[in-house]
Amino acid sequence: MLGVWRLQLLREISRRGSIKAAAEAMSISPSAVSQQLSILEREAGVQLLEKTGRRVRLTDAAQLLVRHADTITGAIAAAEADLASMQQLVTGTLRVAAFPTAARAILPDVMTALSRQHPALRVTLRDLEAAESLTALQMDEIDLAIVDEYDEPARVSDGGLEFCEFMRDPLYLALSPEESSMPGAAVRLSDFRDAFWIMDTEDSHLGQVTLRACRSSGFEPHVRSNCKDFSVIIALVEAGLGVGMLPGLAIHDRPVRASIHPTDPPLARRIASVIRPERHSHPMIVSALAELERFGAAYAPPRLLG
Amino acid sequence: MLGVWRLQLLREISRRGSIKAAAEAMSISPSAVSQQLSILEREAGVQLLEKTGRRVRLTDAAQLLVRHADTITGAIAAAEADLASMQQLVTGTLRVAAFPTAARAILPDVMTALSRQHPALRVTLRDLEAAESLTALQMDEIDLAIVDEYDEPARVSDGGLEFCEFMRDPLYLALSPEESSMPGAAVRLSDFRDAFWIMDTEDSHLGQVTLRACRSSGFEPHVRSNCKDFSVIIALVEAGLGVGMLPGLAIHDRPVRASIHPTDPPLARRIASVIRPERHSHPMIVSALAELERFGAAYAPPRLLG
DNA sequence: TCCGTGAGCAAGCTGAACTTGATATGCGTA
DNA sequence: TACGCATATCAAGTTCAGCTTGCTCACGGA
Repeated sequence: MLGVWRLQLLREISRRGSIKAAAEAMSISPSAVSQQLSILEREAGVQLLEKTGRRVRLTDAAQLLVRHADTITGAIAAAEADLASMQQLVTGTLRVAAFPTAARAILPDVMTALSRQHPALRVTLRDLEAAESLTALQMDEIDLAIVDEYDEPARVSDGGLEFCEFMRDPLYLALSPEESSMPGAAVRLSDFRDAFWIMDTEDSHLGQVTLRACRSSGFEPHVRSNCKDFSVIIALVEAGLGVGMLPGLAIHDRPVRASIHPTDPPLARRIASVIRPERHSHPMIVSALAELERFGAAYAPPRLLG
Repeated sequence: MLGVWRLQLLREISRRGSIKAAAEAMSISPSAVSQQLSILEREAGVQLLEKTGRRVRLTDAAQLLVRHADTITGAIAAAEADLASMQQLVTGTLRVAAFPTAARAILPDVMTALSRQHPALRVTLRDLEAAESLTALQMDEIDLAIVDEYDEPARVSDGGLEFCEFMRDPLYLALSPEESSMPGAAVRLSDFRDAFWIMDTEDSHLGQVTLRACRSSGFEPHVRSNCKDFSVIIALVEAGLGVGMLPGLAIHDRPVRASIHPTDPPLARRIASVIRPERHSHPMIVSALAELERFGAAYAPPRLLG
């Protein structure tokens, strides 16, 4: 019978693209992987790897096997999740990745709540941009990804992953304190057609959305600077150098001197949790998602300082 | 991670009901099974077996695991089948069980054809009644079952098995040569309301069907004897001791002195192949089923000797 | 041409999983 | 009640799958 361990090694080679990388991922020596794969070739009766340069490529048969290996591994994971959910045991290590703002504004709360409720649970956090965390999830390097989405309606499932939007984060226009007449009042973007704009980087989602919103309000913004870090944007706005869009989480629980205004029409980004579907009922995942939901429900738009 | 081998041992205990039986099925010592299961309990973190008398019973958690083990094993088998079908290799051992008449009348042809086409294929045959061969199939003791069905329309799937009717076998009324006026002509059962009947055993399907057919023709047959073996029935009929129903296969390619008549309305049993669905595309299975279909298509009603 | 990098082979080591033989316990029976 | 049989389990020893280490080979970039 086909060895499951060998199949998983093949799977890892397919994911990472080389024997060496697969070996590192499984924390064994490259030689061991190579040996296991030649055994797997004997078991399967087909050639699975072919050399291409100094690396290896998967044959068609191997890719077929990888798909099967995925379902087999998924089935085993499902069994484990079922088992854990049956005994209601929240144990183990939950590996979370979140985009930087969430990592700062959401996760501290959630992580402390989780470890208070479940002392046996270890939570680790990495900050990754949405796209990165999705690939990390598929690589099985993390268990839970927190991603932000600006554009289309929430995907229920993408690349075999399970999305769940647990909060919306409004986007605000930040003005310098002097510039603001009615602190906290909603403003039209078109009123700022002549202002200088402090933008997120152009390749970022927020930058794109801002640009698009301005254009659909009928003007092309005068961009004074593109900065990746929200705190830089805040500083520039506070210094009176221009106006800028900021997501609520960026100013959540952090007093700013800038004047914060909702837009009319309102803009928001969606914030979602992403998991592997076979872990859906794992108690570790269940309680983490519940805690995120709780955070999302309790999340009030930031205090609007004048 | 849960060990797949251990899960399969648990599965086998669930099927066979005791550690000893599971050990025999996997051809290892009972002690090894016991040890593996205590390891599996550690891995799962739950008690899986509880002693009941001198045997063991599966806990709820264990039964949950067995279901998962089934899907995992199925996935592995599917991978192997896919692999084999990809390389079009008809190799290995095909374990067939068939009911006795089929084992005599169908399988010799089919087996010789198969081993002529695929010299690397080994075919083993057991004769089992339909019900027995289905449980054997579920126990994974055989790969292919040939069953006969008298009553309801062909089941597409039952107990997770895949049925495929590949031929119908007409039922004939056998008369003593003297008794017959028009050899080979269809007869009405009601014309034999006063005859003595040589029946299959009452608990057999054929016996049931015969009895029912007589009753729906409006009479209760005078049963002279109940015999399990068709050749005994033939002998009794030829001796002029009564009339009897016989399936076509029982007299196929074997000249009988008895006079054989189709019935009006015609009666028939259905003959089906049964496999495990995950093996559906295994080339061994594919070619065996094809060969059965071929036999079914070529199967002519037996020569009707006057 | 040289050097770094990745795959694969050979030899030896470790531990998982098996066997054998002994022990405990439930069940039927003399 | 005592005995024998059947089943599970424990303890100790054995085997071999799968790992590591150290080497070789082949490719590709400086």
